[in-house]
Amino acid sequence: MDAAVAVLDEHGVEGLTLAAVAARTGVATPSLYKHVGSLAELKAHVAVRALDDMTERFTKAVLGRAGDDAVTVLMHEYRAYVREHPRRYAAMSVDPLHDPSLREAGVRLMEVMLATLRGYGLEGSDAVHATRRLRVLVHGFADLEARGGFGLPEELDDTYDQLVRMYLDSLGGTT
Amino acid sequence: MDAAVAVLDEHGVEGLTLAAVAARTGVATPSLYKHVGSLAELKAHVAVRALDDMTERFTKAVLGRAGDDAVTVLMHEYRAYVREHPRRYAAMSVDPLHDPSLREAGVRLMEVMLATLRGYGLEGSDAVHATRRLRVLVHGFADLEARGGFGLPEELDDTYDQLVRMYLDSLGGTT
DNA sequence: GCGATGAGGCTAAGGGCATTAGCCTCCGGG
DNA sequence: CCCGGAGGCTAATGCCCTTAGCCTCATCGC
Repeated sequence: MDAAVAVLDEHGVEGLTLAAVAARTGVATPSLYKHVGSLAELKAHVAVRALDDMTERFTKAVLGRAGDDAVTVLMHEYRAYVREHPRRYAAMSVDPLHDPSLREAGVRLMEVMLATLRGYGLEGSDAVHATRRLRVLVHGFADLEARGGFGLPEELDDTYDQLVRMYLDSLGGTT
Repeated sequence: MDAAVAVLDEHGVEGLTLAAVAARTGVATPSLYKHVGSLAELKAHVAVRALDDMTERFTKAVLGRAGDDAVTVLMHEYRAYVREHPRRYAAMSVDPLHDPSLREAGVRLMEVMLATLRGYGLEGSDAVHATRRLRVLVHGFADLEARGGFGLPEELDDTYDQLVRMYLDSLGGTT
């Protein structure tokens, strides 16, 4: 599993192949089937691990903070994670959430976001919408940045700051 | 090329294979190499075509409109396109913009967005930032929706409306 | 009218990869 | 002492991309 993540980080999602993992671990390819059911399952496991990594990291970052401060930190941590592991993030996004375990990991991550928004007094569907808006922002930016979708890298920090401010404004307005 | 798009729409990006295109067009697989250099090149062509489709469609939709009206229509058209051709959109996003032609098509699409923002009096880097924010929003939402990243489909329209309003607020405020 | 030429097809073949089947070994508990 | 399973291995199959080499037929220059 560790080897799989390493291969992914080095060669991207298309390079994440059972043959490559086998080579790195020094076993024959078919031997991997004693540990994992298929290539698809391996990818799902890797995605779950990455998702949980993010969840843990964001949880720590947000602990002891609240309101705009917490949201700002969360958004910056999200971007930081994706910059550190761009291929991992890209691989994560590839598969629709077929896998139930993957879906669960996604829910865990979302709950951190939802909790971060506690304190804004959002109830029911308002909270859902706010969380979705947040996901859209951080994922949209991270995805574009990770695959080099922005032309000039300069000033990207400014763009991100504007996104953070835009989101905060959408939350409370006067808060 | 038409066949390639059809295969993509039906079977997704993983099903877009030279063998499948060959079968659909009724020729042997190697014959395709008389028309396209490689599978990667085929995918790039398809992506360019889709990108240009979007550009054309959005251009038409925005013609004769300005300000918040134009932006709102553009955002809704973007979402509509992705809903109509989710696999196509997913395939488009996969490849980093290695291909120069793909990059050009992307620039064309971005220019429509940029032009739509004309009238807000944005100069230089302000315009760049505003365009980027717009891309982040529409791509983030579309990508999540296309791959089923949202839990419950209900109320998604409301979420999108909020995103549109949030973006408009970030543009002018009082406009 | 006619011959060259090139576009577009084909078969054969090779290499990479995932996956399955069947076998072997070695270790740990009855 | 035995035996059962975890974890490896080789062999083999099938799909796919890709290359090489050959064929045909329309079209264009002469």
